[in-house]
Amino acid sequence: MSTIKEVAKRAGVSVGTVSKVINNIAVKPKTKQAVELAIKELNYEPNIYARGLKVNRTHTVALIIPTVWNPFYGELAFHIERYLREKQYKMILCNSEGDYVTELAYFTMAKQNQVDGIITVTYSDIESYISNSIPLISIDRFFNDNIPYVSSDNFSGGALAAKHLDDVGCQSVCFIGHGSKKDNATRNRRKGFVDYCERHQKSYLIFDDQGHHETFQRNLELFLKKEVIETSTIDGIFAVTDDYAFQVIDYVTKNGKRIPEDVQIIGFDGIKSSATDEIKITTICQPIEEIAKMSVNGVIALINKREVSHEVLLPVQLFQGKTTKG
Amino acid sequence: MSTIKEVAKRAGVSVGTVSKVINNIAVKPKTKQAVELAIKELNYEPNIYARGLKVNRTHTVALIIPTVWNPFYGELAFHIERYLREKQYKMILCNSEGDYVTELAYFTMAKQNQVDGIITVTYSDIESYISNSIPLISIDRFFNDNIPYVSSDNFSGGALAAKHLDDVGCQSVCFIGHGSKKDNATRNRRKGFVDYCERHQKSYLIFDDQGHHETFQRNLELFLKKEVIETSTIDGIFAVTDDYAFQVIDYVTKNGKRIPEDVQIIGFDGIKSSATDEIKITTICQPIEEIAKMSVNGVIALINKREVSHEVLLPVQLFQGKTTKG
DNA sequence: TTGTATGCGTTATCAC
DNA sequence: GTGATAACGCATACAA
Repeated sequence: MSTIKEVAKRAGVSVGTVSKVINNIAVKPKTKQAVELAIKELNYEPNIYARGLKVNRTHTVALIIPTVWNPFYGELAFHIERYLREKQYKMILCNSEGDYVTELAYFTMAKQNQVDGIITVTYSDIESYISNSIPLISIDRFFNDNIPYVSSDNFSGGALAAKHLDDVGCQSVCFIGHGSKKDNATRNRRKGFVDYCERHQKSYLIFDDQGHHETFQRNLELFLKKEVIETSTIDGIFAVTDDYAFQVIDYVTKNGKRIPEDVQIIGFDGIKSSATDEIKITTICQPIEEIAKMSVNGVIALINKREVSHEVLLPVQLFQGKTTKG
Repeated sequence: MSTIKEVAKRAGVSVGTVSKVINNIAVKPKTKQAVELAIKELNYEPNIYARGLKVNRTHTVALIIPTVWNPFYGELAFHIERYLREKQYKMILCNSEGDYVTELAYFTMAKQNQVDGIITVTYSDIESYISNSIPLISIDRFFNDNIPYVSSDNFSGGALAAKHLDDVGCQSVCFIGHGSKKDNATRNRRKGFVDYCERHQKSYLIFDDQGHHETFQRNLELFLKKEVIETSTIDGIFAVTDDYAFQVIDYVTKNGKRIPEDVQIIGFDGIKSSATDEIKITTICQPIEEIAKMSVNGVIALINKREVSHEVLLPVQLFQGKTTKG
């Protein structure tokens, strides 16, 4: 590994001049040529640490998500990395797996100047650990007025889902969620759904179980059995995410119900398992790429001490699939 | 941000002593206490650049994959990140999107000491750009004897797929692949498949179109139409990845064929779109987590100048789903 | 326009 | 066991 000194010696100039060439500061064309030649000959690469020690920038952003092994976060991570790369930033990926100790480790990293900023989707209460000196963008979750966040318009999305079920003729609808005490995305979807139903005097049910995986699963099936399979009380279902929609579809079709003839289902997210995949159900699509873009723009703005709007709410869109009578 | 100097002053010791405490080098218990107190009081975090400048280690590994937005690579990335984190390494993620310029940028990064090592799944010819001074592990692809690689036993997997189709009673089978000139994973699956068929005198067909997305798609459908829909020449299909298996399933069911009654299908990979998802078809499962583990172990061994076996071949397993008569 | 010198925060090598 | 100090490679202010 050659250093700037060696380059300087070979080019017959001083280290200062070499540094100037590297950083694109005006230099006589001839010297510039000589330096560039020497750089090439020596296969020189600036040492990132030495530079970082001076300028305190890594051009690296950390993305903290529950897990990248999931169509939604996978797509999000994909787009965020792409936008960051476009802006010459690298992305460190952290799968927090919902563990807030892991998340904290990354905030510490940020303090060590290992990363210039953080983009995070978190459901834990990290508020007290966030020094506001760290450029941080939150996705889908409101913390406080100091932390900018970008999110889909979940409230409108929930309302839109309710409206769609209404439009396609459902008489009695229900919301299916996995419970959350935080004021986060899914909460707002529920709120929007309820809001529409009350405004339009639709009768609705809420299933929002907070149990862990197995408990939730069991309770959900009991609920569906009672309200859909045995009594047909419900003919329209809004699942708070596509994942849950798939679960519901699985269960009710296995139990003899036809979709959309007997019961219509709409999800939320618009997930595709890869870029070439297709959306499989009627759903409310989140503008994932746009979320990625705004998050990246936001964190870079913060890094550069520019003003950032505290809240970015992105519009969602109905995708008409075959799980409702469109 | 406080520095080691400030800590030293507050603790009434020298910077050298503080450094010792930080790096767990023997120090009198009393001084250690004093230093630790000062560290806490000042909320001190070592600056990673300064340290890096000295020791030339980032504890960061780059993972280069085509795209994380895909169940297979998503799962792989998830596990790799987890194992790296376990070993106190951070992971920089790069979605190369098959673009080799992007890949090269990351090799340059490695040269700049930005990352200690690289784990890569690549289908481009990066050989000439790889200085063997960079700790590098290749997944699924053999380059040369200097670059260690870890991979599923794709050859055996291909043979196993053929054997399974044979076992469940298929008379005439076919391989469906997306062509590849490189000696990579899918190639070996094909070889294993062919090998079994020839050894056992099974009649087989090969569809291994190299066209781009749309061309491939069109040709595949023409092939299926001719061999499966119209003539029923083929009653057993081995798709080189689960993705293609899904495409095949989609097309043939839409055209009136029943699976597995009319035609049996086996895929390769064993993908699940998330940790809680289930495998949907009969397939040859790759030990993705094991691949991740071995890659991480490998790259860390290389970083520490330890010996690494040049080839790690991991066993695959048949998963019996509903797309073959198991 | 170019060269010189200083310092970034840490680790490591010496003395003590 | 501890303290002083050189060195890591670079950017930059300032001098020339």
